[in-house]
Amino acid sequence: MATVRDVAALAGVSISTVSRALSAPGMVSESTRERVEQAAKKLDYRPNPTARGLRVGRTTTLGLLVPDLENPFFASITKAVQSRGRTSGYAVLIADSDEDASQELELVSMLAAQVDGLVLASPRSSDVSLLAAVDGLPTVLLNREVDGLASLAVDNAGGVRQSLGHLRALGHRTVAAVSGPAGSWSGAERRRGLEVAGAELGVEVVDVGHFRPTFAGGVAAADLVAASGATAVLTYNDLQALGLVDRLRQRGLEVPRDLSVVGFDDVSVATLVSPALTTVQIPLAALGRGAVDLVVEQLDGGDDAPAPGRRRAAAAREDRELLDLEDAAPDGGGDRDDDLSDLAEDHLPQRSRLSVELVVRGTTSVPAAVA
Amino acid sequence: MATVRDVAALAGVSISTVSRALSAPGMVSESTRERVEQAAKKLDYRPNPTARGLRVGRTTTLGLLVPDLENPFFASITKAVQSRGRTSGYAVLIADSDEDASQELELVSMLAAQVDGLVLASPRSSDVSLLAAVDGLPTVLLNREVDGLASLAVDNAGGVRQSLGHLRALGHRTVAAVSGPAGSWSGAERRRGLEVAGAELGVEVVDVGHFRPTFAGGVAAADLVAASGATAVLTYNDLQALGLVDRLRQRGLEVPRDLSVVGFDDVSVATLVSPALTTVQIPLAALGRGAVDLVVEQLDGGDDAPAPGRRRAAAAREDRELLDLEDAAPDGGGDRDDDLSDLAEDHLPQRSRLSVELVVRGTTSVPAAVA
DNA sequence: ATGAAAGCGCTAACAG
DNA sequence: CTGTTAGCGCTTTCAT
Repeated sequence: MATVRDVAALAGVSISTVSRALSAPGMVSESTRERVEQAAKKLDYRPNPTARGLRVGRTTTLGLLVPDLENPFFASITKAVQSRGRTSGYAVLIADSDEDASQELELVSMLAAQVDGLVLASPRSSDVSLLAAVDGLPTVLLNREVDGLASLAVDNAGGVRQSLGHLRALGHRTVAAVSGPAGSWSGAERRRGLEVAGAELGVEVVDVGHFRPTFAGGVAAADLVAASGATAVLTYNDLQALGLVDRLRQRGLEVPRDLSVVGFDDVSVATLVSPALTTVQIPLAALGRGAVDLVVEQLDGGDDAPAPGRRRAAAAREDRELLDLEDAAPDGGGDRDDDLSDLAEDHLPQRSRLSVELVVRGTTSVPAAVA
Repeated sequence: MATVRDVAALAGVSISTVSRALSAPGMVSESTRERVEQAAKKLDYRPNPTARGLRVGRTTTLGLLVPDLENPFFASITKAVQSRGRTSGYAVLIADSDEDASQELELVSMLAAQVDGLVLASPRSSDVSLLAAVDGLPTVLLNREVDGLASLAVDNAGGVRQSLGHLRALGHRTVAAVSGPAGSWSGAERRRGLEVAGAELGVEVVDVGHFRPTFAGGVAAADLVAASGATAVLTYNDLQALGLVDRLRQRGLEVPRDLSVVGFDDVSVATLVSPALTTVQIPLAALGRGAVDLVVEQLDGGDDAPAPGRRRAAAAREDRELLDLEDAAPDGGGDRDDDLSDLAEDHLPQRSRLSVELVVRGTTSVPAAVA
């Protein structure tokens, strides 16, 4: 690869002029800008991002952590994050934790070292572990809220409320609920939402327990649901709903004739099966885009301070020095200009919610007893 | 973040000793190694990958390009690549081209600047564009072969042969084939394989044209298939098969009663529908893993030369100098040691094939005319 | 076994 | 407007 030097030599200017001509075209004369550009093109020069990153303290890379890429929910989010990241000038590194909380933390730590910002989709780790792992890096949580971190979640309570309302309107009085993974934040939100909505609407909801957020999880839950006496069921996500329907069918129970089922997420497969799944639609692309925007906002918002990376480094070092009261002699670092007062964040990390919408398709109907 | 300097100061050694203690534990005394390690742990020191990357000429990052992350085929591959990459010590950057060839090339160029190696899944661009875009970077093609590039593909001909054999055994004499995107390499392979297998087995295959490799593509193809007079159909992939079945059903045609259909890929949704899809199973995880292994092999194979990145840079510069015959004065670069003779690759890039296996499920049966 | 110093490619002061 | 210089954090000669 050609370097600034090669271009400088060919254009007959200094390396700094090359750098300027390419990244701050307004700071050089028209004529030199053109000469530099031509030289650059001729040599097919591409600034080395690693070198730039080292110098500037920015990698222009975002990290994305997901629990399972094969889950279409996260595949869609990944796609959206990558797409939005690119238009915002960021490459994206992915990490798949395989639904494993301990791997998750390790992955976050690895990512943290080489990215400017983090998007953590449905992380399973504890609040404190998470906070520690991201280590002050601009971060956005998806489907999870943690004090001190920005987040973007969906209106889980609203989603289950709509589902329950729909079922109630059809005539269902007792509905089963299959929960997701035990540690799931949105699962907890949904359970809470279900309780109040159930009370309000006068429908009895019976929780059949925790199951993996997969097709297999739904299969596993099916028999419990069938035995619950409910005439309808709410699943943690669409994949579970699919598994549930499948197992029910094997047992000779027809959906929605014998049991109504409503999923959550509206991943694309929800419409690929028949009957198509009644489910709560989450704006997947908006979720992914929003996450990137929130990270970028933090990145740019911190721009009155130096570059974020260096900012953090300087602040951290200062903290240590303050604490230890050793190493009092200035060690030649010229970056002492940062002001401790701006350590106090005056705007809290943002928490946003996206609204969701029940979409009624083929898996819900009037209960047999009523019809 | 703490730096080598901080650690060195705390451990009372020089920065080079810190570097050694951490990356070449055998080169320092036991006692200092321990002191350094403790200091590092206390400061939570993590070597800055960017700085290391700049110095060493390796980013320990791989780039992965896919046409569509929402296609479960590529989601699975992505998952496998990420997983294997991690165990091999590489982070992975993803890029989704949205099935767009021009975006694809741009993405490859962007990736190329910041990774050590590339995995390109089912790229759509022309051979020469691809060759130019990867620019000598260790690369592995998935489901595509290009002279001069390593690749890992599946036995497409074998797959369609098995499918056709199965159908023939059931009694089908004329089967429709729906093709994938016009530029698809594996599509072309399958068509060729279909021709010879059709001739051999004595079944007439009628190509109904090119369709997108999606559910919608299958829907679009359905009517043509129905009108083709065929009693069975081979689709380009499972998503198409699903769309096809769905549209057929809407028209009152039942699968497999009225028409047998066999897909390709065996993505997980193939089993989530009913009837479950008869399809050609591709070992997705092995594909992803294999791709990473092939890249890593190239990376390590080139290790008798300096680091690959620097190697390329040096060689390229040398080439230019040789060509231009200018800039004759040594410019202070000490890295003139590389030998032009080793530019001649003596082992060709590897081409591998993974075998596939037809898995018969619910969408194929004896044709109505026979039964 | 350890330290001093050079330098990867780039950008950002700081002079002119 | 342009050139010179310093240095991001790290690894790696080259001395000792």
